Formats: sequence, C-alpha cells, structure tokens
Amino acid sequence: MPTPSLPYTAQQEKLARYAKALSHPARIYILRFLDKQCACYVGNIVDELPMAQSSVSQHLKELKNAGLIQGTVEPPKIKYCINRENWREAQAMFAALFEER
Amino acid sequence: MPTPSLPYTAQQEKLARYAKALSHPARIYILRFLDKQCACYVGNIVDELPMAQSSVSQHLKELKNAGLIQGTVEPPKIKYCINRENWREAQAMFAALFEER
DNA sequence: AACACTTATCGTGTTTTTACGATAAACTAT
DNA sequence: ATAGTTTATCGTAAAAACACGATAAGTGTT
Repeated sequence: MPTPSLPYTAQQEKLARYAKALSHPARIYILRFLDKQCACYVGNIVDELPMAQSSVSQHLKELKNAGLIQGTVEPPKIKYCINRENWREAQAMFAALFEER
Repeated sequence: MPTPSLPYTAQQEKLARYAKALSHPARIYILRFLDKQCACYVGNIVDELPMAQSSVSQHLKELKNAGLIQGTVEPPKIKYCINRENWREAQAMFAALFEER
C-alpha cells in the first residue's frame, strides 16, 4: 500500500462529518421537526421522541457540534433552530457529491 | 397481530442508512472515485487509500449493503460501480431533506 | 494437481456510538 | 432562602464501527 500519506481532503472530511450527523433516524427526525417548526424548545422534541431526555440532549449536542443547529437561551428554556448558513453549505455539498461526474 | 408502531418512518430510517454509508471520509472518497471512473477494480481503490486491503474491502461491503455500489465478477478481479438507481434515490432524499420546509 | 492472483472473510483489539438513570446547573417564582 | 422548571452533563454499560494481519475462497494458468 505504497501511496498517499495525505489522507483525505478537507471537503471530504467535512461532508463525512455532516453525513455522520444525519446518520441516526432520531437526528433526521429532529432536523425535519426544526425545519418545519422553524424553532422550538427541547421539551417539544423530547415529547416527540421515544427516548429519555438525556438521550435527546445528546443528539442535540451532536447536531450542534456538527453545526447544523444552534440554541438560544430563553429562560427557563432553550430554543433550538436550524443553522441556516451551515444547512445551506451541507445542502450544497451533498448536491455536489451526487451531481458531480 | 397488529403492526408494531415504529418510532420513525421508513423514509427517515432509509435516509439515515444512506447518511451512515457516507459518514466516513474513505467511503466518500471511494464513491467520488467510482463516480469519476465510472467503474474500477478493488485493487485500484486499495492503491488510492492509506489503509489495508481488508479495511477497504470492509468499506466496500458497507457501501454495497447500503445499496450505493454494486460489483460484477470479471475473473480474477471484481469491478465495482455506482448503483445508479439507488444513487438517484439517495440524491432525491437528501435534496428533499434540505429543500423541504 | 499445483500455483499465482485477486478479493472476501475471520479473529482480535481499540475506539466510538448509543442509551439510560441520576445529578448538576441555570433560571423563575413564591 | 426554598421550591419548581428546564436542560446539560456525568457515570456506566452494551453495542457497533474501525483497523489490522492472517487466512480462506474463487478463478485462471500451467
């Protein structure tokens, strides 16, 4: 295996990170829900999903770390919404992957 | 027997499965490579990637199980290519996720 | 049959993901 | 202060992902 020590391009790494964020149905659900509702509180999402509050919180954290959502504090709640800038970037990167030839 | 109520829709599960297939940079690389080359042998891919042949084989298996690629035997080699039907389906499903509102 | 070539699979160890309950942190209201 | 509400984090355990070397399986050739 004599070839490249340079592993992957930054683009490939980034797209893989976005894809990983989308790789669990609960996170697809959350994103779809936020996209429809524009914004909502954690409690609303917990009510929708068949898992513990702590698990939902963890999925939200992963989506936030991936840059796909963002939260704003509205005491005593926290409101989450799609991060539109990165959302568009992810959209473009997936589109490019499938269109390119 | 009543049908068990699944927590997520079939669509969400399917999209999550496609996303998981794309969630590793090596698999992004492979798909991109196959898309460009139209088709190639396993050896060509192994030469491109900084990992063992057995690891590449495992990534190919995952992509095949996800339905994104397919292989045809051309003794003594095996030629892989994109599964265009599922490729288009994945393209449509990602596009729908990001466009929908 | 024996060999060479190509790729898949096996066995193993390490790391990451996923889920949970319990607890902490931050804020409001009484 | 005390209590109540909301969400994040901690600690843990089970499962899955990932990579590797070694080996098997399949095919063509001699």
